[in-house]
Amino acid sequence: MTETKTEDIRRTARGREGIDAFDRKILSELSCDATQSLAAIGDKVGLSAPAVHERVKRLRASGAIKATVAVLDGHKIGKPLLAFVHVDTKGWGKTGAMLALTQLPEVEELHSVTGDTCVLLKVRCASPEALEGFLARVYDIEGVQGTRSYMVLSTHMERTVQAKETEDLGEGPFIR
Amino acid sequence: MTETKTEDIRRTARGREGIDAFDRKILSELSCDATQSLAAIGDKVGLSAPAVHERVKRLRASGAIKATVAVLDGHKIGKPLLAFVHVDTKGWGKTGAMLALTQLPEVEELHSVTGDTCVLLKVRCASPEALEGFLARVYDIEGVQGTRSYMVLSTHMERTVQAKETEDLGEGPFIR
DNA sequence: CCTGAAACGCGGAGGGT
DNA sequence: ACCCTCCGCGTTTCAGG
Repeated sequence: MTETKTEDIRRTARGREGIDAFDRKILSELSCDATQSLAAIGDKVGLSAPAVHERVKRLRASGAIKATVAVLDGHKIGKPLLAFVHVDTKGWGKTGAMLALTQLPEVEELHSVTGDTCVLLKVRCASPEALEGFLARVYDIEGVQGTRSYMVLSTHMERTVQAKETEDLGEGPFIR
Repeated sequence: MTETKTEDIRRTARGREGIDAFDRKILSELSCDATQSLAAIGDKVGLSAPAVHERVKRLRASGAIKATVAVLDGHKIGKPLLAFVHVDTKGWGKTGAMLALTQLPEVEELHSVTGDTCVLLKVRCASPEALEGFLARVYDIEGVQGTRSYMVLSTHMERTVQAKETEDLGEGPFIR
């Protein structure tokens, strides 16, 4: 039985503004299903409902929980087409001009990245025509040299940030 | 004033298993903040709390709302490093062997895509060492020919599917 | 951090337009 | 068919220990 006892977790230190094992389990639960009651979470992690509530409140205040949102189905709401778009720009600092794309509801992510491209976009829209229209807008931006689009054929997994982490992948940045 | 009257929205037809303007506004609110009460949403969209509840229930049952989850902050929970990894495989149908990666909490997305690569991964982890360890696991998979990693320098926007859509991008698949 | 009590919001039943 | 008003019950939330 790999059951985790309350005492075991309680002993794990929680540094300044840190996250202990209780918090991590709570975050793990909430990131999967935020509709369950605090009492249900309390049962799973070994705490009372008010104790869980206190921690959730602190996790919200500290920003560890950025928001709690409804996850929608792209197909069901008329956006069956998902694509990742790499944008190359000429010169430096052209990313600022691209922030306007943020206003479009089709854009879900916008990152500056290393590698053979400058900006990486995640775009979800209604049709190939809509994607074409979107790319036209991208090319209207000053300094845009070209784009490469990766249309997704099938999504095998899609979720948000997970609280758990794999230990043997490599040590964290604070250990050496 | 561009206020939307109840009567205007009520007239918009809702086809079989369809989504009308009320639903879209409700989804829009819930995808931004699912903690607000049904009454608050009702005020914003011009409906009573039970009416909103009825619609939310149907939207959940139909799958338009897949889940409601807490969105965590990667930095605050010890995963400051985000990367997109393109994986090239030799032959066809090697994607199945990659589904095992789904088990790792560092993997947030796994898509099959068109373009000059086969599989696109979104990976969030603790450190460059952890990313290296992850890539080692990818290369252990049968049929993997190579990878290209795009480490994100800064995330300018990151959100989930939005209910709204831009009309003049291009017509949807049902209009022609 | 846990136990008890109050306020709030959810979720259902019934009736109206 | 859809929405609104009313009400019971579970949950959140705050007090005290």
